[in-house]
Amino acid sequence: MASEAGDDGLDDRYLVQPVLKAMQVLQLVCEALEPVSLNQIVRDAALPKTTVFRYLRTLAMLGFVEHDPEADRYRPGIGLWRLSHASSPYETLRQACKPSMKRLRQRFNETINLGVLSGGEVVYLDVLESERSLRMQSSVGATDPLHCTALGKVFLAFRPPAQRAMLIPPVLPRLTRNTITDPAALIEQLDIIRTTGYAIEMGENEEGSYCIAAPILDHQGIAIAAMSLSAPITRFDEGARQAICAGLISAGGEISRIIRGEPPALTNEATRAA
Amino acid sequence: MASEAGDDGLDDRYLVQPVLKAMQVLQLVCEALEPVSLNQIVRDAALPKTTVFRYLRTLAMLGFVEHDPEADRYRPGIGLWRLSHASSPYETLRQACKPSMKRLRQRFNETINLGVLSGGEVVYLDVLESERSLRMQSSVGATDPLHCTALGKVFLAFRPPAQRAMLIPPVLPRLTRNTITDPAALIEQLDIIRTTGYAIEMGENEEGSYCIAAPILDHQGIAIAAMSLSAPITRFDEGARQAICAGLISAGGEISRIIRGEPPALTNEATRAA
DNA sequence: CCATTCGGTTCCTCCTGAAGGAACGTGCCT
DNA sequence: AGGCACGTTCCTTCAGGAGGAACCGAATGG
Repeated sequence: MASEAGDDGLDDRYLVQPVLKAMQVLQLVCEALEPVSLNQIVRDAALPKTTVFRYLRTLAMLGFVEHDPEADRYRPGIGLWRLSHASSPYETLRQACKPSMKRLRQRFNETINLGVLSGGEVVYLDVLESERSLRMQSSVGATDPLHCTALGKVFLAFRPPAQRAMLIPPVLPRLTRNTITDPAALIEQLDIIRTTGYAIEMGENEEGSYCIAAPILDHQGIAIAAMSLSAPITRFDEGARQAICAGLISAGGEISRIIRGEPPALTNEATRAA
Repeated sequence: MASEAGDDGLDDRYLVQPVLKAMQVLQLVCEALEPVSLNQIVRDAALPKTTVFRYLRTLAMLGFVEHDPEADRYRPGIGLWRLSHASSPYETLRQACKPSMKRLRQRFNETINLGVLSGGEVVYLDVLESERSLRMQSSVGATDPLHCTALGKVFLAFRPPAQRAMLIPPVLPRLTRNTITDPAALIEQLDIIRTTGYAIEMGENEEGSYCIAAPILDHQGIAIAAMSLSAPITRFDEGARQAICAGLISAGGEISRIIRGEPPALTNEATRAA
């Protein structure tokens, strides 16, 4: 297990350049809002034209990009989509959580998020937005730091101390006035979270918003995902908090059980309340 | 616009081997049902161990695979998932069609499919299975030929003749007794399909099943996607056919309008019937 | 307790084949 | 007509990808 610093091994020693560059090109094609031309990619990627040309051809043959012969534009192909759907645990998870998330949104009419931990960050797998005009919005695929989000705290809390330590950098960047920047204070909070079963964040990531999250646990009690509710801090209210926590925790528990292929659980919770 | 044969240019001249091989490795990781070890991939990919090792490291750095240090296993990472969700037209389309598809399934209690045309094949973007025990099932990401599926016929029918010609191979492989193997006969049928607005297939792809499909059209009247209903041929019934066709066509039209950002249309069709 | 094996990692050399400059053809705009 | 912009092709060079072989650590078994 190589590794050089405390983080996990990045080892630029064994990286294959062509693959790296080709993926950079693929990313540019995928992130563009509309089909792009060869030259646009050349500009953005800062790679020689010939090189980009070859990559695009290769990616096209693989079905990762599609080439529109009319306008000589490239756009994302189904190849990627198919790969990411082939046995992808993420799609499965998202599917599994959808019903609970819908129920939660309906019940509280606030934005419900589903996130996983990856690369030391929270990655949003799904977001169901509230229907109110003032609402929290983030987008699928976006990321946020661990230390200042409710989801992130859940991931840290429900994780073996060894791994947890690697995920908490010695200096926690301050995003708002409320951001916890002291690792010791954070770790202290994690113990509480593990006890109570939910995490809360009040304007620590973004001024004026709060977020409550509960874990989805695997059989070892490690959080493989988490669901959260986020809303403007002005709508925060102690009464609602109780209900929200209970709702998130029970939904999370429900899904945990499904994930582990366990008993479908008694049908007393996670009901289609209104 | 290179191209050599009548098909579209595959030009193995400009292909970058490392990218090809790395994607092969990625595919193996993604298609595996559970995390795989380095050696398993080496076996399956028939590539030298060192080479696979380097690719895995590179892919891991990009987040396309994830490396579990405990068991030294590789599994698909979120990188792929994120890319395929970044502005992917496919996810958007799938999202947009979901409600209509649900309504159709509920109304007819048969399997409803959503497909796009890609690489000269039908690719299934979504499948909602009927709840009956005897039902058609295919899976998201799978493919089928054009000439023997209702979806495929729709794609051919609603497409400029020039492109259509390129998509119909001179010899149509026979899959069942009913498969149309004469290109002329197929083309003849396409004219009817374009007139009536739906395509039907009776045991031409698989013995004992039928399928009815209607297009989702862009502003040029080209089918960018299509929805279909498939069921055992034993449940086919002329009365139902009428209703199914009408339902598919109106749902398709509805989505076409949404896609084009057009008026939300009068709310007389695609109602939540039961 | 040592021997053996197996999987992952590292090293090193060879030579492929990726890179990228430059030239070419084409269509569009001026 | 002339000139740009863009995609494609050609050709040369040498970086760096390939892969054999050796190394290491853990698990297995005698």
